Amino acid sequence: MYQLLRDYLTARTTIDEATLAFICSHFSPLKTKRNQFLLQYGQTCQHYYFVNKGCIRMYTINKEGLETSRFFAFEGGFGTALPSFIEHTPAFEYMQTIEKSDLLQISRADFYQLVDTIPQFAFIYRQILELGFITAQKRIYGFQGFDALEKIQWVIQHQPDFLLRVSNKIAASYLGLSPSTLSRLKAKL
Amino acid sequence: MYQLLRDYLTARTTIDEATLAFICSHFSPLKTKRNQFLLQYGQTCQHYYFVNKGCIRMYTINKEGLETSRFFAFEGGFGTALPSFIEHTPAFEYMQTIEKSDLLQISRADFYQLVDTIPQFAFIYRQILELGFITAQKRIYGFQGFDALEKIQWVIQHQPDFLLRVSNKIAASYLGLSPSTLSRLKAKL
DNA sequence: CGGAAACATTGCCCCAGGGCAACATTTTCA
DNA sequence: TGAAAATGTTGCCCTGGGGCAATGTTTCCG
Repeated sequence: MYQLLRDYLTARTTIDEATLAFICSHFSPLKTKRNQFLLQYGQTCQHYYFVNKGCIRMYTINKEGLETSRFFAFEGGFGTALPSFIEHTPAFEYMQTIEKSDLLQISRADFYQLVDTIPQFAFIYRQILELGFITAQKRIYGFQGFDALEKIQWVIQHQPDFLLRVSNKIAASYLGLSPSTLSRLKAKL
Repeated sequence: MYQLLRDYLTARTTIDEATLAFICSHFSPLKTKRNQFLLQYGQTCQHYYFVNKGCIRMYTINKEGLETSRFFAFEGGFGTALPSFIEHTPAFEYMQTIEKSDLLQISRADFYQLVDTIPQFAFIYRQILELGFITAQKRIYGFQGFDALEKIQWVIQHQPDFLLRVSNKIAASYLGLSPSTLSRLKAKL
């Protein structure tokens, strides 16, 4: 149950068994169905999630009804509606498991409690933020000023499994393309 | 000289005078000219900067020669080529002061030394990362699936001074538009 | 201060990629 | 398992916004 989370922590920091167990004790398991919502637009995000199995997607819908996906958390990764979680304000996005998933969840209060009391956990959180920031920057540089084909090649390069793992429609909403354009271009690769 | 930096720190955390002075003592002043480079593509970023006056721009140039700007640090703000600074790897971007500027710089070693020894400074850094992350997310949601006019309205809404402060060309490279398109649309607002 | 260079504006044309729709395929769940 | 719903594919057409270039304007620095 907690093996993947333990692996995640021990791979990134030096930590004794007692602390590890203490951290894990704050995470509780949660099973979800395909397309189940973890957060609706306008709700304030109360949990951080770790994915044991499945996949969480964060996305929004603009006023013309167009979906934009910003992030996916897969097996062995953390994910939440971070802006809402951090600022404790209503989210401008949805969070859902796009596959039947096994998650571990920790409440916001417990999470920041761990950040404030366990240096290793603070370090992990810092790393998550640093990495999240870097990923976002790469995406901005990687997507702006690129045409459709370059964007597709960019994901294939940087996240090789992505196009195989998620539906065409969802991949298109991540790349900022219409499903038809993505479909057409994939056929030519 | 350090007043703006002191204001920044005291506005965000509770901190005694001695610690404040100790932090400031690690920052040294740096005057730069318009369009002076703080970092070239491929160099590893060794400093974090605080802007007393002027403006720092982070941007990259793709293989077709197209510029994309990702971030601007104005008066009273921190800025650096964060991905390179964090990972200590060659940057995929340039950093330059686009105006004659007065900066305060701190070396990477000193910066992380402060993060590791002064809890208030660690908190400030966490806040910078959180905010940077949130800003990046908003930009992804704000720019993807928006047409040119909506993007312009988005910056006017979220960063009202931006279009007035930077050149048309640089604003266009931030918005992902051609200078001509931006010029045309501004005329119609 | 003045010439040069960079930048901004605007007209004209063109094309990458979106919209829509018809059809094929896959997935879902009763 | 099978009918219905969702998703994927592909053709046709159309448009937002980029490229280029001519002209006007601002900024720079010797």
